[in-house]
Amino acid sequence: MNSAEHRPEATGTPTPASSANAPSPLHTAEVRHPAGARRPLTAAEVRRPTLNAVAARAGVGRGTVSRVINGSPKVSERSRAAVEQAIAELGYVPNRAARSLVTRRTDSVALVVPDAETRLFSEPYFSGIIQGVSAGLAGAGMQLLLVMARDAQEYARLASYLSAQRVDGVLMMEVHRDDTLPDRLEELAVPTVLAGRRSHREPLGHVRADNSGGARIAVRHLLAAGRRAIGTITGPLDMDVAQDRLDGYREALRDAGVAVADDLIASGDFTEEGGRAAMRELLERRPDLDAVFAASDVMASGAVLALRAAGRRVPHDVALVGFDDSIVARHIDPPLTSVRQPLEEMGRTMASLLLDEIAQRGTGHREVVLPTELVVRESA
Amino acid sequence: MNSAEHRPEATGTPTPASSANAPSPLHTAEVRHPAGARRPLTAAEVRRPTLNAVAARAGVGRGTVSRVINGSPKVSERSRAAVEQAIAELGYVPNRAARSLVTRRTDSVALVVPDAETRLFSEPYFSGIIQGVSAGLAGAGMQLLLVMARDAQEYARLASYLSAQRVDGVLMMEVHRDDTLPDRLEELAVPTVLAGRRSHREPLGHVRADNSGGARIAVRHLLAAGRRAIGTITGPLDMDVAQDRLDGYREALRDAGVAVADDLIASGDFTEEGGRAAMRELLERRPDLDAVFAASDVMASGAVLALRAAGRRVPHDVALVGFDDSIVARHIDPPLTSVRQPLEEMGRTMASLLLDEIAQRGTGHREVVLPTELVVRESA
DNA sequence: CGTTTCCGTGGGACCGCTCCCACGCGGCAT
DNA sequence: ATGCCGCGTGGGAGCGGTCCCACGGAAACG
Repeated sequence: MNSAEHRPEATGTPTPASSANAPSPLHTAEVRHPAGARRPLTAAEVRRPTLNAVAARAGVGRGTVSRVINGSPKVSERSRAAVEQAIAELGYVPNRAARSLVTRRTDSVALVVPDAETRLFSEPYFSGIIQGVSAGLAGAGMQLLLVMARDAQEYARLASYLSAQRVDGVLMMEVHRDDTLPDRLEELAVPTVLAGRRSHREPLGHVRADNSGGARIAVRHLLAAGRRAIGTITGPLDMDVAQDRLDGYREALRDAGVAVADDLIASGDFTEEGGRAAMRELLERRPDLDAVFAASDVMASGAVLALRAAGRRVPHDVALVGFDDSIVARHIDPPLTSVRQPLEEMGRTMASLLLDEIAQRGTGHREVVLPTELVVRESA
Repeated sequence: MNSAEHRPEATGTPTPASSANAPSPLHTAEVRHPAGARRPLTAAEVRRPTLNAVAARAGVGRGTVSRVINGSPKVSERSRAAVEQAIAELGYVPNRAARSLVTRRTDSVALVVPDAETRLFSEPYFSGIIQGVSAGLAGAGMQLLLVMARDAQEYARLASYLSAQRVDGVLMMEVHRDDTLPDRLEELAVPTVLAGRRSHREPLGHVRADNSGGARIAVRHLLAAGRRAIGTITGPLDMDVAQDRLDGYREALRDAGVAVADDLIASGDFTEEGGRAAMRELLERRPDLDAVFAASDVMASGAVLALRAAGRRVPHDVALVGFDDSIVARHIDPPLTSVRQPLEEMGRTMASLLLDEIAQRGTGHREVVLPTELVVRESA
């Protein structure tokens, strides 16, 4: 646990292991009052006030205080005022653990992030969803627990962990086709909502962007520009997002009466390097290639490198469309046309689906599909 | 709370408000056994086993079970084995709330993120630190609570919220000079560790990158390339990071015997637009400008736009160095030379400092400075 | 062989809340 | 006056752990 040792300074600044303001030896909790010097609080005072203390001060019973706190209507105006004043005077805040113990609710939900997916971290995807989730949860007074599974073993332990009345519900960020954690959570009757689905018949509630629709508008945009030899770089096909985007690509071509050739499809893995490799492959297989739809911006950025290496200009020789409208899309050269998905709204929607499921189990799981839109820039 | 309504589809896919697999009306928690059909569990069975149940099954007292769970050495091998078997058979997992209630520890810490700082989200900064924090916490069996304050009012409420024995400690992501939340947490005796410091005499424990050192190597690099009219685009100077980076810039110039001119310093706000505006200003003030150190990559990306608009080539006319080595640095045109800070390690260190402080208060707050390094690319 | 020491153990007393039952009391019908 | 209703209320009984004290039996001592 002593991993906080100080590292050698590569940049020259001396690194003082300084402990600024060493506190007095005993370091009893001491409150600095703005009004001036005061005696330190005694242990009893430092101890946060309990509901009992509030009741005593307000001259009512515990039950009444509890009712006031929980907004019960069966409290006289007089008592309510007295209790509220006492609460304010004492700075009382209810003890969550005590409440949880009896209510069997924790008022918190877990957001599970498979840590292996480092790709998540290089994009606004993760942050955008979290922001939405947090916003959606805040209104309901729910806390957000961030749970990262570093490896498969840890991931496997998660089910019992999450079901041990630690959280009222679970949100999952990225699910692969064969992921069984969601099933186990369902068995254990833990309300769960997924970002994306595992397959077309996802039994659990989930929220996703209209991936195939997004892919369709992307490809349609390329077709409208007169491109005909349109390739695609897919994500890992064991993920439904990737499959859906590929489907959308196919549909758009079919709708336009353009044949779908297998050698125009190369698979990547949502990484930059994967995108680069896939692009090289496409160029090799189809020298006549004049456009590419990449299933993610990061892969598109890799593709740009491969194109540049091959001496192809974007968009003149090969037009390019990405997916995600992430920050790289704006800064890549040339700026990337990309399909935007409403991340924050996805997060917010996940939160609200989960809250519904927690509130009244058995409503049935729902799926929500949010629209995507094409952000046109210079690459296509 | 019914904000999960379905939005009109912009992309054409019909959005079925489908509720897949509508459950049976009662929907009592039902466990699907792989071995075949089974009767639904009764309420009593669904209720998770308690420590008492484990004790009964193992034929020992509650105390003994508790000792086994907490790894006390004062348990005979026989009892320990019996208890462990009972735990496994029942799938027992301790109830956190019950434990918290008596131990007055929650085994969880909060990570406070001022939501206003959306800039955080467009960069790996946030993700990198979180990843480190999570890794550092996981070993100690601590949970990570993500707390976002959406506005000033919410932020103000945070102190009492965080001190209400909800968490054992607090990590704060971004602190401005005048932020008083850390002080209030200290008053309330809540262990706290900051990412970055508010000023040079930060009383609280904190972890930061060697910002001034990083700025120095950046500027030194520009000097070594023969540049002399070196400008800088600073961050908001009410943040210590920004001030430190500016200090480093000044020091490097002074060390090299180059005069520091005020008209070579323009302030940005860590945003792309701010970087663009600052760059325009610099170009106007100093037509002879031949290099710029931007205190963040995002601002550097804005600067590139302004330079391009002004017809200046990078790095030929004006060399550019950024800070953060974020994903945009790699993808910008030209690829940006930038100062890298060890985000994950910063997060891990924050976690371990906090754990120390929780374990033994009064050790004194510590500061840890982690080294930065220059990643040289084409922009300088 | 009695006495002390020590180790492993069982179980009572809480932790701070919610739930719920019983009770007092004023108002209304009888 | 007597009964009944219903509202607001107080407080007992847990929720599921940990802590700690007291206790029995084996080992070590005189």
